[in-house]
Amino acid sequence: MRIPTIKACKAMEGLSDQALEQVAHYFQALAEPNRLRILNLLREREHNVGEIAQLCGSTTANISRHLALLAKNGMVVREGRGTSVYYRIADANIYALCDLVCGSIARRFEAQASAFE
Amino acid sequence: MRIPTIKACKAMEGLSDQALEQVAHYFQALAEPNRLRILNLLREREHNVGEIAQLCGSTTANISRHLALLAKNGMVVREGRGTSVYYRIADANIYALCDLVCGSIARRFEAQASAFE
DNA sequence: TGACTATTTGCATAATTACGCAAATAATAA
DNA sequence: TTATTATTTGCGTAATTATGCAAATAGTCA
Repeated sequence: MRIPTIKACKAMEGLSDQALEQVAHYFQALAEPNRLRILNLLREREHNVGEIAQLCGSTTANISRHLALLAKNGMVVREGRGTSVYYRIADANIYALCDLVCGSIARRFEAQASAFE
Repeated sequence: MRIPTIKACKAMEGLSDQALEQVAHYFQALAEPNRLRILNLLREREHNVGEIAQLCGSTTANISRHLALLAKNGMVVREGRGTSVYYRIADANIYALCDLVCGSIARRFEAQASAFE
């Protein structure tokens, strides 16, 4: 069993402009609160568009667009069943990403807080 | 020695709207090719604004703004020395993030490529 | 077939953002 | 002090994007 994070180390060095844009687009897909909410909802199980819209407090049209963008980046998978369309996580690595960010932000908060102690 | 990614697991669940926006802003800071280039340049050692601008093939004004945004998100640290301002990486975790993304994208490329074999 | 529901898409709008250019600021040296 | 260099910032512009609304599409059932 290989550890992916070690294998991927320094993977970003020497990337072409095109590859760099790909990475930027990937991050862009995660740079929106509603999309992060969607990914959080899909953590436990799949949901259809209407469910997600209701849980996010947004319209189905909006959520549909956000889901399309997430799917375009390979983060979620689309599957129509009956008249509904269900989405589920395609790459669990996303949560590792998000949690790394949460960790960084938490450390910043702690550092700022300790500055006032 | 502890493995940070395990400790941070599921850290994003149940975040407030405000925290979710913080995370979104963090990703937003990484969602720009020039800023990714800057972070790549700072991988090895610190640089001043003029150096970075030249290496990125951009103007100092532009790079200065990008650096300010990166600093605002705690990704780089600013230090004036002489008439120059040097920036260096503040949080090496960024590279883990970027490399995770590169790994995900690489896997997608491989999957797409194998579909045509 | 038509009726019904769920999802997607076209269009307009408001907000954000990257960039170029020029002016302002900061730090040093003469 | 003035001059010089490096960086930052104000302003305008073009491009991108999130959203609302309405229309179009897809799937199921009678």
